[in-house]
Formats: sequence, structure tokens, C-alpha cells
Amino acid sequence: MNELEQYCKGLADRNRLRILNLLLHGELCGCDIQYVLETSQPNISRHLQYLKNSGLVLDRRDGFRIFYRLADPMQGAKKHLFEFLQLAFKNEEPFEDDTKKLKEAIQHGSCTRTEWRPYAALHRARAGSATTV
Amino acid sequence: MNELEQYCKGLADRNRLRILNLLLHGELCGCDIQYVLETSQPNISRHLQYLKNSGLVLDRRDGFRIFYRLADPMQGAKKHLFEFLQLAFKNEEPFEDDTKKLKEAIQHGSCTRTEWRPYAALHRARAGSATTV
DNA sequence: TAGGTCTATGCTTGTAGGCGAATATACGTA
DNA sequence: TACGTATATTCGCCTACAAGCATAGACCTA
Repeated sequence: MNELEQYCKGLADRNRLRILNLLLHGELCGCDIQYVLETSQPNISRHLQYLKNSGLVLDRRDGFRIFYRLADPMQGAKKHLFEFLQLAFKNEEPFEDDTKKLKEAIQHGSCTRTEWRPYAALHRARAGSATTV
Repeated sequence: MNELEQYCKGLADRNRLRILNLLLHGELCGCDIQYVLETSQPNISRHLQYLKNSGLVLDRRDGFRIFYRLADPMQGAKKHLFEFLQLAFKNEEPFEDDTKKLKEAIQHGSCTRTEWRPYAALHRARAGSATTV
């Protein structure tokens, strides 16, 4: 299977598109993605593996967290692909909602911060801000 | 399922990518596509239906032939999508081979011509030119 | 070492969809 | 009407893969 085909199969799933939409805003760890998508951890993990195998996403470990990012977003055909996606996500409600939720999470302190931040406290803060809205 | 997801699922197959590669060169009838891809007629037909349902391809009937073309290739997100594909097909050998075969077929007289051209004679001409190479 | 946090992997089930073979349909010509 | 050409559809088989559940593994701190 050639490269292009790999890319396209990587796109052929709603949850993976949602993940790519988030990664267009920068590097993220799995737990942040899970927080936005509101699905199970194994589900997120497998989609991230699929995206890695497709050549669309790279990862790096930092402590017990793993950070994911788009693979070579400014190089060759992938540049055009990600430009297409960026435009396509624009004004598409479900994806915009995810983006909004991500930005709020980052403001309230997400895992993308380098400081140590206990999981429980983090989610208490998120739950609190969510219920007040 | 939203529009973007439909597009991406339309791309998630080798044969459909090969068809899109051909359609980037203009409107084509099914039999020409079948000639290049060298697969069964029902197979081609199904993939074309899938592409139509995905919103990537349009068709029109002309006599007993049906001509297929890219849907709104210069409009909105699809413009960027097709630009990406065009770049991605470039220098990818299997797709380039298809393109070459298509161009030769058109030179030798393909169904895209408006003149009436008996099927059998057409394919005899093609077979002849193929064996001489 | 023990315990907490994040991530990956088996296992199972259900479903989408690709393909081959046969058949049906639409259109045109004689 | 009969026949040839192009396209679509149906059926059956099979594989890919998405999702849920449970568990394992990796890493950190105390």
C-alpha cells in the first residue's frame, strides 16, 4: 500500500478527523484528546496508533505522558493535505465545538502544560468550570 | 455523517484514488476508466457510485454512455482537496502509469470522443497498439 | 517498593465495504 | 423487434476495522 493510500485511510474515520482537527492547533497529549472527544481511553489510543501507522502523526514520550503531533505538516503533499483539512474543519460545527472545548481546557490548565498537575485536581477544575457554564 | 467525512471515506480505497487521478484529467466515461484500471465492470461501477454518494464525482448520461467528472473541483474545500491529490499523484508510479495509459488511449481514440466508435473496433485498436509496444 | 497516572494490547462482537459472478436495466442501431 | 454496448444491481463470501471491556505495561512520586 503506497503512502497516499495510507494517508487517506487515516482520514476515513470521524474520531480520527476530530483528533487531527485538535492536532492542527499544536502538540497534545492523549489525555487532553480523550477529554475533548469524550470516548474511552483504549479507543483514543488505537486511533492514535492508526494515525501513526498512516504516517500522519508522530509522537514523543515525556515522562508517563506521550505527546502527539502532526507529521511534517509543512512538507510536500502533506502540507496541502493539512491545509485542506484546516479549511474543511472551519465552520463545521462538530469540529469547531471540539476546538472550542480544547481551548477552554488549555486555559483552565491542560496536560500540555509542562508543570506537574495532578490528574484528579485537573479534572475537578474542568468539571467545575463545565458545570458553571 | 458530515460532508468532510464523506469525502475522506471516498478517498479510502486504492481503486477510487486511481479513478480520481484519471478524472483530474477531465471528464471520462466508465468504459475508459475500466480500460485503464483493468478490473471488472461491476467493480468500476460500484466505486463510481460510491464516489457519487461521497459528493466527489458527478455524472451525466449521453446516449448509452455515462460520463463522470469531479464535483465542483474549484469550489471551497474541495478545491484544496483536489490540489492535494494532484500533487500527491505526481511522481507516484502506479498513478503515473495510469495517467500515461489514459493519454495513450485518448490518442488512439477513446470513448471520450463524441464520434460514434464501435466498441469492438476500439478495443481491437487498443490491443493492437498495446502488443506492438 | 507501593500506589497513582497515562498509555497500549488482547479479546470479542458487530458492521462496513471490497470483490467475483451472474443478472438486470438503459440506450442506440438496424 | 432483435441485438449490441454500457452501466447498474443483486447475492454471497470474506476481510478490515470500530468499539466495549478487561488487563497489562510504562513511568513517576513518595
